[in-house]
Amino acid sequence: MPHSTHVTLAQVAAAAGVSIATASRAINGSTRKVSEDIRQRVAQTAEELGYLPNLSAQTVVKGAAPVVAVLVSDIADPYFSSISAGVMAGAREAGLMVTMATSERRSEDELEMIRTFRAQRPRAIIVVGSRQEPDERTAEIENQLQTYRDSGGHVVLISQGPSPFDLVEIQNYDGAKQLAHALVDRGGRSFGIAAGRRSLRTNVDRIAGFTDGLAERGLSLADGAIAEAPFTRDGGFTAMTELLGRREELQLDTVFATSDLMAFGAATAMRSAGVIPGQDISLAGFDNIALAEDVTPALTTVDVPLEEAGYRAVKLALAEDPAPESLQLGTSVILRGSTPQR
Amino acid sequence: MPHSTHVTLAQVAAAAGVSIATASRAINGSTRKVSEDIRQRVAQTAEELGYLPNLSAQTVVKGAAPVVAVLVSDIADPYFSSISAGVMAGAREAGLMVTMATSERRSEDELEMIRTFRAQRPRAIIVVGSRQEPDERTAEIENQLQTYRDSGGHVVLISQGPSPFDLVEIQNYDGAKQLAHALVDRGGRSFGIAAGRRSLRTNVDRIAGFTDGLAERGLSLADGAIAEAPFTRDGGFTAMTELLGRREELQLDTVFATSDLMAFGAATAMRSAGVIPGQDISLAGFDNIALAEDVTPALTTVDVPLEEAGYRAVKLALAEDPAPESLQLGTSVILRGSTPQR
DNA sequence: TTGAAAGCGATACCAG
DNA sequence: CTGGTATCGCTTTCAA
Repeated sequence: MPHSTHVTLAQVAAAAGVSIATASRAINGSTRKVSEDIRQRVAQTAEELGYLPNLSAQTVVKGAAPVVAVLVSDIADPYFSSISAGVMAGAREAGLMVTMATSERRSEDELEMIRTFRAQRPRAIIVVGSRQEPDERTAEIENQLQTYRDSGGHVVLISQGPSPFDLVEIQNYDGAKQLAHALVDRGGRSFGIAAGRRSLRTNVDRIAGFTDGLAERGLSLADGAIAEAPFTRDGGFTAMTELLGRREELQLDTVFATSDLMAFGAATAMRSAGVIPGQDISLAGFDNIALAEDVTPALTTVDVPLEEAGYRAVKLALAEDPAPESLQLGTSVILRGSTPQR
Repeated sequence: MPHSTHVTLAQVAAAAGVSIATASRAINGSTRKVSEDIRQRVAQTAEELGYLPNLSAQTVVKGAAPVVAVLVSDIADPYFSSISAGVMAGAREAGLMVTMATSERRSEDELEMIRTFRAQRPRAIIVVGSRQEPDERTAEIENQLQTYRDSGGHVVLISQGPSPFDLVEIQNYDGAKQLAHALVDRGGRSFGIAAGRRSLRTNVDRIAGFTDGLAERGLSLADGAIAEAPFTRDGGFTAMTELLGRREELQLDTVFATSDLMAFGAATAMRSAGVIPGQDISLAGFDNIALAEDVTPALTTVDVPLEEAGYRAVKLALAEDPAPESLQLGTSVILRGSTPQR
């Protein structure tokens, strides 16, 4: 029978010779109890008929969907996909589904996606991504999230504080500062930064941490030592090319790219300019994505527990703690071949 | 007011002084028409009250959720995250949400996830991943998908044929064959393969294509020239290490890793054995993931239009074509520094 | 313990 | 064009 419709609870109940109410209780154990033999019989016929509960119907009456919604900028970016992996692991443990959307870093899309999320009545909404410069939409987004929470939902940001919501925060500032120390220890003296746009807080924090770290060692950045470009692999290429144009005046010996992805682009830019990364100019990144240790030279970077961030975000969301909690995730410097002792 | 509940259509209708039916028609334009002024008024009050339709309620009556469900093995793997990006783009265009689950390559999880998907009544289910050796569960999975389709859903596999469902197929065999030709043209004579497990069709096909490609050039693989290991970055390391142990007898000059990720692991294995990839032994991968051109030496590989695969899968799912369609996605060899002329 | 019936929020048919 | 109402599949009082 083509296009047969789904098996419903009513059909199961009928086939088992019980009421719909009983069937419901038997299949999704409620508070009420059902005699063991009836439970068995219902379960059996449900199995035989291939019954699957209609999640939407359950959601309508229960008021919330067994779902956690995640908003990321770009799922193809290893940074976000690692976090997502953690979210999925957390959701799995909690018996929840995951619905995912990408904003491509456009706040208008972000707003639209969050509305759509809300329409779904998920148990939690997790928003991943750097805090941006506030604009008209940012405020409206926060508004949406507020009313979502007021109606019983849980919001977790994987971002930077301060925030009115639960927060999983990466220690960008501290990590960058430690990195600066380590690079100075390796003999770096004249630094450059291939930075992602400072409209993203992530970059602001990483730059500040790095600069302050240098200052604590009595060093400072020369004018024009920060080249800003899009926070992508190609941006890294662009920024590095710009820095190389000022190579002489800057006397560049070490470059910090504000993400591993940018560092990869930067390394390629170096090579196409005949500069050997790690040898002529040291290079460090941030994030410690999976491939950082496979490139040549292996990339010095700051390890960020991305998957854990996603996992903890789910836990936080489901914690039922009234007051917004904030979680700091530590980072650690990983020294590799791209920053040899000099 | 804490835990206030959601605004419902009834409330909007009341506030706008119209019937629920009219409000419904005004907000989600149905076949019926609504006078422009009433439409305006309803839209306005909906806006003011912050009304958002309850997707689940709509789904219950409509019979299907505005959702496409995607099952991947591992979202942190760039192969799958690229495909996912394409799926999300396609879904976005079609105005659908995406729910995602990971199976971690365990067929028991896969089965469970597909059941959960079905409970959601999505418009389409997309399963991404290599065909595996059939086991008890594989059959049950196919069963679930069958009955899902019989009840009006759409199933698309991004995998290998033959398949009773819509299929987006990567030309693994052809791509590997072309790669073999190209590598022979570059002067390769004694080949090794760092292969992922042959329990996955992907690997079987890539190995076969490569071997046949060599044969067409009058070459063949020596005994023990295929090292099999898990289809991961670490597996590549393992397999390469094994091949290096037989380096002398094999007289290895070129190694084909059945994925870029494996190639990265293989390159690292080479280096830790003091062998320089691209110089001492040529190395090629498969997939052309984003970072393949950023490693040193840049990795020769076979380009697979991953994002397009995801995108096309959604299109296929929504095409409303009764007969299962099958789509071949072409691949192309990308020659880079890891396989210099020798 | 079990069943009848009242919703949950929204759509769509059928009158008016 | 608009409104009343049956209905979708399921949960949960309220009685029995």
